[in-house]
Formats: sequence, C-alpha cells, structure tokens
Amino acid sequence: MTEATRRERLRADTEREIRQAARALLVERGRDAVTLRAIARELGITAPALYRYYDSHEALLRQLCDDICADMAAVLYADLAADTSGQVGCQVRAVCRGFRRWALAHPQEFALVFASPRDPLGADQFGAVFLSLAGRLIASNLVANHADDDVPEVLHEDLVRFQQVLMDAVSVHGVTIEDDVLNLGKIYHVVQSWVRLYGHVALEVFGRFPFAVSNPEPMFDSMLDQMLSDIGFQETP
Amino acid sequence: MTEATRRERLRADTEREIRQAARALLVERGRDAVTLRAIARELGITAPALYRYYDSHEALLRQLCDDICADMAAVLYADLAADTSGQVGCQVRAVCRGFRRWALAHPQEFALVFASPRDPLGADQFGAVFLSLAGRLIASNLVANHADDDVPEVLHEDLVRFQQVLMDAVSVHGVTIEDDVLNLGKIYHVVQSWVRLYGHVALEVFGRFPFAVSNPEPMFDSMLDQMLSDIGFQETP
DNA sequence: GAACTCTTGTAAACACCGTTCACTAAAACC
DNA sequence: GGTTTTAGTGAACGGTGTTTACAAGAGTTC
Repeated sequence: MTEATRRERLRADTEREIRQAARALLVERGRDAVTLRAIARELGITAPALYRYYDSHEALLRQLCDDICADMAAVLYADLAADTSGQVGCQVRAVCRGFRRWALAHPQEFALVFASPRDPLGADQFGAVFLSLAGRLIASNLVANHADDDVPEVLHEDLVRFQQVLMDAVSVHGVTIEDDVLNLGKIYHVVQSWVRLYGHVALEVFGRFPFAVSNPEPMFDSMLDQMLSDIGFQETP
Repeated sequence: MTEATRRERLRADTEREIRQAARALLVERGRDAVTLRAIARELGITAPALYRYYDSHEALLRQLCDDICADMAAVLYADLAADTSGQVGCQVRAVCRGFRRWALAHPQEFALVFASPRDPLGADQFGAVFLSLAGRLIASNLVANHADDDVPEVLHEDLVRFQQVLMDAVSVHGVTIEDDVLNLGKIYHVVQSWVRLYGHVALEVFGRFPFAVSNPEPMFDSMLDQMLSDIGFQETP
C-alpha cells in the first residue's frame, strides 16, 4: 500500500511544508503576505522552485482554500462527535456554534474561503459537514412538516436539485430517506437557516453590525434558538 | 462662497480623477489591480505624484471605501424616493431590493466594503440610510409589539445603545420618537433582519449557497416577505 | 559501473509593485 | 521682483510573480 518511492516521499514532505508555510503566513500576516517568495524563504529554497509544485500563485491559493475547508470540516465533525446527547437539535447547535467559533478564531481563513468573489471554490469540501448534518436533521423527522405550498413555485426546481444533493450526502453515511420525509418545505427552511447562520457569523467576523455589540455570543445563541424553533424543533436542551 | 483658488480647483479636479481611476480599476479588474502606478498611468502622471494627495496606498483604498459607501447610500435613497406608495413596508422592500441589486451589480465594491477583516471602515456612511429607514419603520408603529422579554437580558445594554443610535439617526430627519414606541423587542428584530438581509446578499454575491440556485431573486423576495412578517408587518403590497 | 532520463533545485532576468528622496518648474504671495 | 509653496519628475531600493537556461542529484537501463 505504502508503495512510495524515496523521491515521492520527499516531494510529499516538501508539498506539506509549502502548505504549512502558506497557512502560517495567512494566519499571522494576512492574505497579502502569502507570497511565493515568503513561502520559499520559510523553506530555505528559492521562489521559482515552487513552480515544480504549483502552476501559479493563484493555484497555490486555491489549494490553500481547500486545505482550510478540510480543516474546518474536521473541527466541525469533532464538535459534532463531542456532543453525546444523541439529540439532533443539540448536534445542530454544536455544529453551528463550532462554525462561529472557528470563524472568529480564523478570520483570515474565513474571509478567504467565504467572502471572496471567486470561482466555485472548494465548496465540495466545506459543505459536506453541513449537508450531512442537515440531511440527518431532516431525516430524523423531528422537524415539523412545512407544507410545500409555503415555498414559491419558482424555487421548486432548485430545491428539488438540492434535495438530491442532500439525499446523496446522507446516503454516503449509510442512511436512506424516503422522498416524502425530505419535502421541499423543510429544505427551504434549511437554506434559510444557512442564510441566518452565515449572516450572523460574517457580520461578527467583519465587524459590520450596525452598532457595537459588546458580547455577541448571547445574540448568536438567541438567533440559534429562534432558528431551531422556526425549523420546527421542539426539543428542550 | 466659491472662493477657490485656481490651484485649489486644479487640485480638486486631480483628486476626483484619482478616485474615478481607482474606482474603474476596482470594478473592471479587481481589488489587486488598484495600484498606485496603474492609477497614475491612467492620469498621465507618475506614481510618486499621488503621494501629494494620499499618504499611502492604504489611505487611498480607505478613501475608495468611503466613496463606495456614499455612492451606495445615494442609490438606496433614490430607490427609497422612487417608491411613491407611502407605505413603510413597501419602502423597506424597495431599499432591501436596492441593496441586493447594488451588491450584485458591484461585487468587487461589496467585497471591499462589507467583507474585509479591517478597521472600523466608513460604517457611518453606509449605515446611515439603513438606520434612518429602520428608525422610521419603527416609529411608524405599524410593527407589532414584541415584548422586551423575548430578548435575552445580556443584550439589553447593547440594544439600549443601538436604540440611542436609531433615535439620533431619525431625529436628524426631524422626527422624534417616544421611548416606549422604540422598545427593545423591535430593535432586536431589526438587527435580526439585517442579519438575514446581509446573509442572503453576501451568499449570493460570493456564490456560497449550498447548491446552485438558478434564479435567486424569488428566494430573496420570499425571504423578504417572511422577514417583514416576522417583524410584524401586515400590510399587503 | 556507465550512460541515460527525469526531477528538483538554482541564478539571472523581466516587468511590475509601494515608497523615498533630491530636484525642477510653475503658481501664489508679499 | 524675489520668495515661498506646490505639484510634478526621475532615479533608486527592496519587494512581488513569472520565465528561462542551466546544474546537480536520483532512478533507471543496458
């Protein structure tokens, strides 16, 4: 299995070092400090050598985005696993709080991944944990039934597509859902929850609330409560 | 009144040209293309000359942010004025739709102003129109009364501060409000609306919805409906 | 083991960037 | 008319992404 040439191992090591250096520069000195020459300096090599590993500065930044997404997903999965309540509502809370905590602890990474007018990005990576959880949430059937009539007809086509994405995400984890459980009304509310979650976190990270919030955590928790209640959770934590 | 020296006029002209060039570069080729040399090239002068007008590249970017905020505010005020219904609910809709339209038409500007992990920014400029409208909305008393008990105690202090900000913003327009009309419950819901509005717009501009939305406008309108309903608007448009 | 190829690095160079500094020419002022 | 203030230049410094030609080592083949 570990059929790796010596050369391949060395190459993998260097690539890992490149990623680590790039990440450290981003965290400590911001996006503009992630420079090919600075990375090379960190590794004790010259800048053109990096072109043996990445086609361009932009390609390296893309890789950096993917790494960030993967790391964040790992953190969120850990938060999810740390919840032993067995209640889906608590799991949702754990992951949402984890997302906020991660974003506040990694503002530069958050900005790069979630707030750049760029190409598709590593959306696959990032969304996985949310999709999986959202799918499980819906499958648990603890969510109140929202009539499909609530959602505008124009959205049906898109929501059906998202429905398929969700079912695929869940089936990867070995769970299968019947169509009628995963109805459009629920899916619509999941999307709306993502809007609120993302909105609050981004506003907090970027400091764009319309006034100075001295302690945003209770505001977040309060929003989370209302969000879960809107979705239809009646569990009491 | 127009006691301007010839030199002062020339200086003002040049400064305006600098801003225009910077703005055009941002719009057409992105944030990283807004370089001192590129701006100077556009004006037919050399880069160091720009230091007669701005202390640094960063200072010029800050000025650019302020300009963007001012322009956006003008657009939103125009959208507001274009609504002749006289109904506050319709005005709120007009401004929120205007915000979305502006953000989609100016993604680079939006990213620079609303999604950068930076200093305070020209928040004064940008928020003014929202504050004014939110204040009027609340003052119109069409909003259902939300009990103050709904909002967590920890938030009271912050919300009271925001209450003052709102009342100041409204009083600038010659309207005064009694304290009991502008209660904390309402204010809390205004903040929550901002979270959802910003969340949707940012997700759309940055393409970070969890699936491909082919036509996001009805989704936005649908969210707007629910937002207004949550706030307590019963007007029918 | 010699000859060969492939891989990984270097050094030099190009064009661009922000910024500083000495300097000039023109405008404004007294 | 002489002086000061101002807006510009050009050269330079160290930084950037990227390309190119080249060297040295690792792996492979005979």
